[in-house]
Amino acid sequence: MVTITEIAQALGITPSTVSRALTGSPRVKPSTRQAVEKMAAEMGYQRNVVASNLRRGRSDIVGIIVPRINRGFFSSVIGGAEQVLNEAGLSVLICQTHERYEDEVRALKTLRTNRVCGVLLSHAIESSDGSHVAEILGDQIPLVQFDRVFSGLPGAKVVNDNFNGAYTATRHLIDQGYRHIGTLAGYMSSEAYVQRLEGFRTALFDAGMAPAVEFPDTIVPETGHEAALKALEAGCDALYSAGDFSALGAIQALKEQGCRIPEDFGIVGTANESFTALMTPTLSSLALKASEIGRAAARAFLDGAPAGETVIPMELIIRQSSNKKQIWQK
Amino acid sequence: MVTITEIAQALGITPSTVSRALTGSPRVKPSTRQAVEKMAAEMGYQRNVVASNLRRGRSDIVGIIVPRINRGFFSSVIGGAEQVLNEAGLSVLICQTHERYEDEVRALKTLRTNRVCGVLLSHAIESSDGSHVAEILGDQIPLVQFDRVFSGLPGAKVVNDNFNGAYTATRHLIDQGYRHIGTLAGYMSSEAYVQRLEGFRTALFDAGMAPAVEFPDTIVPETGHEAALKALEAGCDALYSAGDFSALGAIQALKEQGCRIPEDFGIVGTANESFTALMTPTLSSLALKASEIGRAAARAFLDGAPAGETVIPMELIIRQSSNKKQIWQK
DNA sequence: GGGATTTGTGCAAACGTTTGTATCTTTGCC
DNA sequence: GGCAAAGATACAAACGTTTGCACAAATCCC
Repeated sequence: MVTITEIAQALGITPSTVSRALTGSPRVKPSTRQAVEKMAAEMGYQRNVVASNLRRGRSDIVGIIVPRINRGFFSSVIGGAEQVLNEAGLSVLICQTHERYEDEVRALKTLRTNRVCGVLLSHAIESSDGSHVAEILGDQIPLVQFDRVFSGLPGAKVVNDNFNGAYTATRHLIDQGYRHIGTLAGYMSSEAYVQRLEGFRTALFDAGMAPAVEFPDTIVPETGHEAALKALEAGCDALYSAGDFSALGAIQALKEQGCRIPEDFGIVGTANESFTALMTPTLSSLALKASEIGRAAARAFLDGAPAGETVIPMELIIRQSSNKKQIWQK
Repeated sequence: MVTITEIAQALGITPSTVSRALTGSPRVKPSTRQAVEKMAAEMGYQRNVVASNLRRGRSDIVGIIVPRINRGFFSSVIGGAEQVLNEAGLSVLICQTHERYEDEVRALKTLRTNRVCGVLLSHAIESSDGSHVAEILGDQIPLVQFDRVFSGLPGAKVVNDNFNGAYTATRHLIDQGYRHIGTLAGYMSSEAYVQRLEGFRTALFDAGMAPAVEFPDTIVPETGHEAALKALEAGCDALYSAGDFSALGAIQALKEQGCRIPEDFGIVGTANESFTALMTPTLSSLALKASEIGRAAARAFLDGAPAGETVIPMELIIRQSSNKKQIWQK
């Protein structure tokens, strides 16, 4: 591999000047800069960022930690962040925690030992507080949290407007004429889900109604399936689900019970996973602006991760599963 | 950040000994090794891998380049590879190409400048040959290709058994009693799709039949939809689709035309995307063993990326869309 | 034209680790 | 006890950049 020293020798100058020329320092004569650039191109020079990082004490890599990359939401967040960071000349190192605390600790350590210049984090369900994050990252490495955030940690946070989103979704169910509305509430260890639950409750309260049933820790199809059966027994005619997967399980259960959707029973999910548009019936869902969150998180990092929350609105996508009044034909 | 030099000072020894103690060199007395380990733990030492990488001339990061991480297949491959690589003490740097040649070049350059110790690649559709890969990586950085491979490049390759998979899927359609079988063939610039087409043709040939229709470059729902209409006109009663998304579009078109599936028309997709099990009718699909491919690719890298192809069998998942004979009730 | 300023380069030290060689200490053996 | 061999540690030079400081050359100003 060709080094700046070799370029310097070829031109009869010193490595310092070559370095300055290539990093765009103003302290170098335009003519020598050109000569250096020409020679570098000719010799096929590629900066050794490892050496550069060592000397500068930091790298151009931003670490992103997510529970899983195969969730539509997270892969879209990553896509959005990647776009903004790449434009800023930074690369992205992605780690998965598989929702496990252990893996999260390992990911944080990996990023620290690789001296990433920042970390974008959405924590694992298993992690109930952020002490390990602060402990491992110290205050050397700027942290931006997104979606699932620990309020106790410093740094920027980018979150969905879970409260208002869930409020809107629940309000939509009320407007459609459903009267006994329950919820599949997701993990209560995550603030996002707690906020959705609050939004759900408040929407009902504001309409002079009360929650029919609430199923915490319901997030996968299996638990959704089970909860839906109980909801039916309890006389529910609609569910706001804080996740799409649990809503999927619920719909399967309801169909098995001969329920007509949306005539007999309405349901709205959350996240707008790709399958929601492909199901029968298609599933109304409270969409997360995933790319937008990723971009906002990346920008927050580029701005130095100032403390404070950026709240990204959510968008209710109305499809068949809650469209009792046939807002749109077909 | 604490360094080995500081540990050395604290113990009254030299950095060399500390380094050797921590890297497990045999040339160090057990008692000093213990002392070093204890002191390192006390002082909260974390090896600076940047410095280490510079000195050793390589890093412990493996780059993985995929078209998109939000495809179930690729994220599962990454998961499998990650698992094996993490066990070997390596980290993973993930890049997306969004199927674009430009982004692939950029990703390769990023990985090279970061001096990754290896690259696992599934190339973008836009890349029609691998010359840029060879040019950028040189022969310094071992390359393992998976799924979509350039046969002209050196190094290990891990591929699906596309030929036999497509053969089996097509044979299944024949066995179900369909007689005018066509195919949605995917991008002909990718060997994987070419092989599936070969398998499709051969299965028909072996059964004394001929392809009813062939639609190359059909891969998204829209083109699948369009192709299905033409297939109907041409008198087709079944399609083997080299992708699930085009099959999805085809099914929508067929339903719109009042076709009963699987009674009037059979269809098998490829990739076993998550939505295939959620559609109505559920879509039979030729599953890719994604995690297995990831693990095999990682192992191939760890073995030094020896030239040669590892072929991973595919598995036909029979669901409603091709189940004319009701192989399984319900 | 001479001193003061600006501009462009060179020098050399750092960043933290690894590693070949040299040096010192211990052990073993007759 | 003395010598050789092995065992343990120290020394110092890398790895390729960046950067403060020094220095030389060019420019400026009166």
